[in-house]
Amino acid sequence: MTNAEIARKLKEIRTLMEFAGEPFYKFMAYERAAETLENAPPVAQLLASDELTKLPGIGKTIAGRIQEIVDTGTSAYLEELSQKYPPTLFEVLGVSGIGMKTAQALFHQQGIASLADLEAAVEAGSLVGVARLGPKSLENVKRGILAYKGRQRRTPLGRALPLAREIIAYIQGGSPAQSVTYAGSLRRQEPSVGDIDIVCTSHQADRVIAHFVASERAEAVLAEGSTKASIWVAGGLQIDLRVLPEDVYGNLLQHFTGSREHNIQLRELAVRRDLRVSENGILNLATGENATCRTEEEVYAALDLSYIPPEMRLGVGEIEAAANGTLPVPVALSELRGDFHMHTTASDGVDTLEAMIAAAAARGYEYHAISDHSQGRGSFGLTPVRLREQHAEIRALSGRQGIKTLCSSEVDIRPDGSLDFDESVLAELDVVVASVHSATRQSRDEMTARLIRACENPYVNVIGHPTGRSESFHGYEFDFDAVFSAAARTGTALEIDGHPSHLDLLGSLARRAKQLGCTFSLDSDAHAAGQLEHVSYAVGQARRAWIEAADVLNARSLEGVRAFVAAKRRGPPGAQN
DNA sequence: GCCGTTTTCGGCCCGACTGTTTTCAGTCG
Repeated sequence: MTNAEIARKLKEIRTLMEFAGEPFYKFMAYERAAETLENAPPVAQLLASDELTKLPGIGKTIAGRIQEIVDTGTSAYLEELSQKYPPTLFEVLGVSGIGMKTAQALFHQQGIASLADLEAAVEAGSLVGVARLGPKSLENVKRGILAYKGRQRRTPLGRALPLAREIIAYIQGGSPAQSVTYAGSLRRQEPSVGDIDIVCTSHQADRVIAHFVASERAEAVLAEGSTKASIWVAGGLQIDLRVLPEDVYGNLLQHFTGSREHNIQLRELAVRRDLRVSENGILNLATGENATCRTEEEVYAALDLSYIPPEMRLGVGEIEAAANGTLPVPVALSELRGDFHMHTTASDGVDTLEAMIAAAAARGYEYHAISDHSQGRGSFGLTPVRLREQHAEIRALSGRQGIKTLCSSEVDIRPDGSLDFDESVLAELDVVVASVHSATRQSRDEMTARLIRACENPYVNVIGHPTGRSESFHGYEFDFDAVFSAAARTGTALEIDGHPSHLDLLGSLARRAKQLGCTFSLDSDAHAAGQLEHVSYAVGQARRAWIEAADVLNARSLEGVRAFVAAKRRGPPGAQN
C-alpha cells in the first residue's frame, strides 16, 4: 500500500470524524498526519526502521492506525465511522460550495447521502427552505454538481505549468500588473496540481481582476472580490488570482506558495515569538507594528530562518533545519553540465542526431549523451550494428558545436536482470543508462533482484526512470531500500527522469535514496529537441528531495563523469587481484 | 490527537469572498 493510499484513508477518517461532530483539533490531527505522509518516505520502510512517530504530527494513536491500515487494508475506526455514514457522502462534500455544515444539514434533515440524492432533491425543489440555502446558493450547488461530474481530479504538472504561463502572459499583457507569477503546488513542483494559484502586485487591483475574469479561458467566474478572484477553465481546473501592493510581494508569494502544512508550522513558530504571519505582512503583536517584505528572503529572515526554497516547503522538517542552519542548498538547473538521456530518429525520437546535438549545445551544456533504445525494444531499438553506425556519425560530428557528445544507449534490463547488449558492446559506450521496459508486473522479489543485478553490472552507470511510474501506472513493485542501497554501494546513479509523463523518481522517494547515499542523474528523456527543457522537472523533484549539486552526476565536469564510469568498471579496490 | 527554547497540560495559523444576514456563518484556500 502506497503512502498516498494510506493518506487517503486518514483523510476519510478525518472527514467522517468532523461529520460525526468530533472536536476540531482531533480531526485536524488526522489531516495534518495525512499531508505529512504524502511527502514522507515509503511507510513500509518507516515502519521497518521504527521511524514513523518521528514524522511531525504522527503520534502513537495515528501511527497505530497506519500500522493497522498497512496490515489489514483498513482501520476498525474507519469501518465503524463508515457504518454510520455511507462513503457516498464524500460525493456530496466534493461538490464545490457544499461544505461540512451544509452536508450535515442535508443528511440529517433530508437524508441526502449521495450525489444522486442531492441531484434528485435539487430537481424536486425540496432544498428550498434549508437554512442558509437561498436562490443563489442553490444555483451554485447546481453548478457544483455539473463541475463535479465533468472534473478531472488533478492535473499533471507538465500540463498545468504551460497553462499557468499562458494566463500570466495574458495578465501581464492587458492590465496594470507589476510582478506576476505562479505560486502554490505548481511552484512547489508537485507532480500534479489541484488548482493554479497566481499572485500579482498592482496598485490597481480592480483593473487587474476585471481583466482576469474577462479572459476567454474563463468558463465560469467563481468569485470576484477587490483583491482576489477565481475562475474555472476547460476541464474544471480552477485558477485563483490574488492581487496586493508591491511592498508585500514577499509576504504574498510566501503565503500562496504554501504548502499548507509548511505555513501552519511557520505561523506556529511565529506565534511563539508574538508575531502573526499572513499575506499582508508580519504583525508584531506586542508593538502593533506590521513589517512588510518585498522578497521571500525577508520573510524567512524576519523569523530567523535561512531561506527555504519553494520545492522544500512541505512541512517535513525544513523549518527546523532552516532554524539551526542545516538546510542544504538544493541543486539548481544552472548547475547542470549535461544530460545523459535523450533519443533521436534512430529509435523513437522525432529529431535527428544533428538536431539533438545542436539543441544540447544551445543549452550551454559541456557534454550530453545520445541514449537511443537497445534492440530489445523491437522495431525501433538499435542492434549492435546500428549502434556502431551511430557512433561513427557521432565521431564525424564531434566538436562542431563545442559540446562533447557521449556514446550511450538506454539499454533494456531483461526480466532476469541481465542487459540487452553483451559486455563487448557495453564496453564501447562512454556511459550506460539501463531501464526496465518489459515484464513490468513481475513480483516484488523478482523486480528487486532484477534491479539489484542491473546495479551490480559494472557497465551500468544510470538506472533510467527507476520505478517506471507514469500518469497511468503506479510503477513496478520492488524493495526501494534494497535497490537504493545496492545503487549506492555499486556506484550506480539513479535517474530522476524529467519527462512530464514520467517524473521518476518522485521527490519523496528520491529523498529516501539520498538518505541512503545514492548519486543521481537528472535527465530530460527528450524525444525531441524542444523537450530538453523537461530536465527542469527533474531538477524540481531533486530539490524536493533535498538533493545537492554534489549528489548529481551531471553536475560534475566531464572528467568527473569519466572518473565515475571508470571507477565502477575497475571494480572495488582489490577486486582485480 | 499532537506537542514542548513558558514541556506532560493547555494550548493549537490566517484571511478573503459570498450569500444571507441585519452583524455573521459557511466555504475555501
